[in-house]
Amino acid sequence: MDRRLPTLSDVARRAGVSYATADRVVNARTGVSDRAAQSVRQAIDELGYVRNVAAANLSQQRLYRLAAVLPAGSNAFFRRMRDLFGASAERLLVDRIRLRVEDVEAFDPCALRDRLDALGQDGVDGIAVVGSADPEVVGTISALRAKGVPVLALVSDLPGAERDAYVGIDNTVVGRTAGRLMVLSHGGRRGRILPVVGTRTAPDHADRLAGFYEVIGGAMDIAPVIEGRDQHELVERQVAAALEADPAITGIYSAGAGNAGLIRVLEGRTGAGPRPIVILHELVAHSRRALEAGLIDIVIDQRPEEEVARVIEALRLLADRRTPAATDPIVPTIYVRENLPPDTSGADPGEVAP
Amino acid sequence: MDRRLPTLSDVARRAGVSYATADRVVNARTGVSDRAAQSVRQAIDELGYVRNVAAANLSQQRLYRLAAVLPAGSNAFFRRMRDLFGASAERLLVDRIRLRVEDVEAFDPCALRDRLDALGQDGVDGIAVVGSADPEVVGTISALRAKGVPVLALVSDLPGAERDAYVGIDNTVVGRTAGRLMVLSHGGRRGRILPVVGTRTAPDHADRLAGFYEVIGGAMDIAPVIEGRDQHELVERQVAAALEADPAITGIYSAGAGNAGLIRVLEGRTGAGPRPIVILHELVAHSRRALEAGLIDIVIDQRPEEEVARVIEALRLLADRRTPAATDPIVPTIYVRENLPPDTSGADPGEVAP
DNA sequence: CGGTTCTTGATAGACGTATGTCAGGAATCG
DNA sequence: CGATTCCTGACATACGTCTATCAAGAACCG
Repeated sequence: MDRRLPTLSDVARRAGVSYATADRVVNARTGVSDRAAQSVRQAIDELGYVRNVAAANLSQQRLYRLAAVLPAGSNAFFRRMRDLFGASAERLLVDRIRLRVEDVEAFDPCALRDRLDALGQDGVDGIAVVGSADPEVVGTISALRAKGVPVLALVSDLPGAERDAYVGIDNTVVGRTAGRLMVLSHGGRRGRILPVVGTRTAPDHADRLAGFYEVIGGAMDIAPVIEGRDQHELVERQVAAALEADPAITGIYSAGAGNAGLIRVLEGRTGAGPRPIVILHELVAHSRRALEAGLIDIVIDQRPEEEVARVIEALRLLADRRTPAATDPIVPTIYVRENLPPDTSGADPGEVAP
Repeated sequence: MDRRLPTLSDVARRAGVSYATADRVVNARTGVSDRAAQSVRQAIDELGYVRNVAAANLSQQRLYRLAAVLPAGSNAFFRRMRDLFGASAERLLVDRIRLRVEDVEAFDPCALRDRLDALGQDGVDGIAVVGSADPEVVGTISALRAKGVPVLALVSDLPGAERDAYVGIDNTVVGRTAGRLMVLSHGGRRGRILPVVGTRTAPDHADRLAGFYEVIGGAMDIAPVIEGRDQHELVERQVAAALEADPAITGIYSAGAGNAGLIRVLEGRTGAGPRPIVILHELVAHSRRALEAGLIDIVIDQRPEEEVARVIEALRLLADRRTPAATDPIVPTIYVRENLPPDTSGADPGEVAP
């Protein structure tokens, strides 16, 4: 088993041309006759030549300057994602990838716009940002892309074709999956479901709910939707009231955040007869604990580890003006208490009650 | 934002020593005073120096020669895995990784031993192999590792500490997960479950079954276990007979392969009253079709894509005498009909009926 | 035919690291 | 004090690719 791979010099020798000519062919430079180009290409095939990217990057002093912009705040899911990005950043330096992770006040389009502008000024080779439909943001992103900076939508997609790639889950699929699991968990019986979302106008929550309804269709009754604004106190109060008022509820589907509040309600009701089937999103400290404690049944997780890995992969490819390979959406993972991964979260307290 | 990262020369300059001395420190060579070593290390910290692996590999003409040995035969899961390895091999060449994928007759320890020996002779930097407890195989693997060739267990673990790493799922966890989903799907009602395995003596099937029992515990009755030897005809005949003889069966858990036979039985029974809840393993062509057709409910998949990626990552690290980073087991994915990934299998016919 | 354009080869320096050799100086030992 | 060992610096070469420059020859045009 030979110890070395063919180099471009080998190719040139085999093609009967000089290194310079072979180089002109592989780097698509002008000034090569068809005949010469042809024989170089043939030699490449015959030898199975593959460019040594390490050498190429070395000679060009390539340094990938990437940035990820995440919404700041207490949301446990984004905190987790931030940690994952941070942990990646170190390891990436080995591969000449410098990743900056930046926080921007959530729901503040102007702050986000300013931050993106600053990144554009600073010189970056690619940006990942959580999608938002605000015109300020969309406009800035268009401008960045026009300047040649690739922009990737993360977790939540950007409207239209205003991004080079999207890394995240398909929220309609996620909602459908939740619906199927809810139907399965009712063992063929009719039930009454309480849906909980952040706001019905948020596109991701709306998609999840739509997918959910699609599947539970005629098989379930649906209680009035609770809008908890992703705030645990609000969720807690409203869910408690709803369960009080409507004892026929057999299932809860929470499509948004603020689930620490939901879990507190469930904690308070242990012993009060059979509890409803509960399905919610994102494996974070509090949802994990609730699953382990048997307070809830299923957590659908969008696998931020995989998302982070894909983001970096895609940004690097985009920075090289290549097209990202894997463009199909992330397949979310379904957790029950038995298949929880080993706990690596450390001391993340989750969404803390005030 | 500066365009370049500090080099070892920068470190040497800052530490007030020569490049040679700095090099002696980072490459742990002898002949450096503590004082000098200390100041180099400090300069490294201050500058945030990270060795340029591309340049290092280039200077050493590093070529990773890896091999994966898979059981040949008609098993759809391993066919899928083989394809995934093959597809990776091409892309890996770019990173100076040459991956050979080899088939060896399944259940033939001598053939496997010979193949492993040959690979050892041929000179490889790392081998991934599907674990087996046969003494011939275990002995050869010990010998390889003694020679300094890292060996990684794939899908099925190796006994004792006879491998450098294991990439695969925890089968007990998988069985427990199946149990939980079976209980959930019965909506709190008692049921009667038909378990199907290849053989009860295969460690992975035994683990799955044990985990399954652990969770369904007292909540379910259990029909006599069917041993289908992973052959679809055998499975088909026995499952058909069992369902005929025992109309009270409300769930089927198939822990092994040969599920094309199981699916054919279910196809034949459409319309014959409510069908049992069916949970089985590995998303391949036939299980996918059955899920889409509503013949089965849940497929638990061990994510061979992720396994392949992890194998390569781990082998590379082992070849560099580094310790693999992610050693926690693969988290299997749970599929229902609603969250199936886009079909990329091409024309794989699955386990074809004779 | 003279001039222009196109094609090709030769060559050299750079990227950052690994690895070697050699020589000079300091410290240590007998 | 002389001999030995230890530490250090100075160079040199190689890895494969990119990029640039220069010159020579071929092919073409008017």
